[in-house]
Amino acid sequence: MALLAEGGPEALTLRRCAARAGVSHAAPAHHFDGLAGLRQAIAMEGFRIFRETMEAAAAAGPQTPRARLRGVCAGYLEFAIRHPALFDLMFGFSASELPPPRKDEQNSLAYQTLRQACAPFVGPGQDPAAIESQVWSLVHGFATLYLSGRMRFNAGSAAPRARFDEVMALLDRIGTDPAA
Amino acid sequence: MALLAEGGPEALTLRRCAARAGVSHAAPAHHFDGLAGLRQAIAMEGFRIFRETMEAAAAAGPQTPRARLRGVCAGYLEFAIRHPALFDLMFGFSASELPPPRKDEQNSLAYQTLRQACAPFVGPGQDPAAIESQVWSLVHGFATLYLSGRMRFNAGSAAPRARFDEVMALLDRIGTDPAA
DNA sequence: GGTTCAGCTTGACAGTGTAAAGATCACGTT
DNA sequence: AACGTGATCTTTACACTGTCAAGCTGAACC
Repeated sequence: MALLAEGGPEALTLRRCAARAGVSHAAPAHHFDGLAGLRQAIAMEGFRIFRETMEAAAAAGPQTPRARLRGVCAGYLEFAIRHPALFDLMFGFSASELPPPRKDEQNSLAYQTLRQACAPFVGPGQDPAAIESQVWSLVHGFATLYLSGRMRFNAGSAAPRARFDEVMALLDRIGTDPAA
Repeated sequence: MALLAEGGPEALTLRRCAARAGVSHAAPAHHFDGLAGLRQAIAMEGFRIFRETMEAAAAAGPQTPRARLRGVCAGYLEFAIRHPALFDLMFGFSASELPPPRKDEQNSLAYQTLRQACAPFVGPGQDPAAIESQVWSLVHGFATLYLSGRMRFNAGSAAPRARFDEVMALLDRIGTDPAA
């Protein structure tokens, strides 16, 4: 993860990893069952931190459903900005090389955080995945585009927070209002 | 681009590219000034097709502002599904290796399409980038997450269209209603 | 005391991007 | 007409990568 943070996705190498750990060049490959396994293990740890960041951001504000949802989204963006290479790695697993989606993995746990934040807005008889997809698409799209340096404003390096709040305002009318 | 479509991002190699073209292994490197240049050139051509796909989808429906915006978004997703590896390549350029954003490049032209579709919803004195960011984040997030196989429904390989329409319904209340 | 096995090392191999040097050839200039 | 020039390509070489096979520990276990 240090290699990833220092030199971007290209810097994460089995051999460099071995050198930093002070072992032979083939040791990491044996441990993690190849480069794919190493990246998968790193992604899993990343999802743990990801979840912590979102939970912390949600706990920081008032505990109304809307504020919690806003907090989770803020934590989502905060993690992406703090660990850009790790974020790319975590969501860079293409559909081909998807790990077996076991229920208790960090991947699913991070999604649980988003799911719980969305739950108050799900109407009776409504599919929770509908609102979750709306929220997830919006926040993930913003984070991805911001990270890739494509949004106009980050030429001036101005705070992304204002634009982020504007975009997230789309969620103000979400679902049936849960009295908050 | 054929290599990309056949074998994913990993299959795009200077040497394989040279072999398919029937030239020596170093010829493509000279032409495109290294692997980064080749990928950049491919991305530019990708953005051209990207724009065409969006324009065609917008032209297919009725010509009201709302229908055109919906069409552009549908074209956005259609392109991502049809050329997943190319789509990843185009948006995979990290903030570090961003090409010089000249105004007349295909990259900007593709954004112009989205901008024009959003224009009718921008209120007087309002920053167009605000609504553009909302639309872009939403559709890009959905496309990215769908491509990575992370959305629940694509386990059943059901049509993503229904879920996509649900997500895009967030845009129904966008901006000041332009009499359509 | 013998076996097993995980952790690691060593050595090798194919594949990759990149750089330097030279070959060929069309083209323009004097 | 002769010369230079530059683009296009080839050849050769090098460093780096992931992966595999073989072998070496050393502790645990029956």
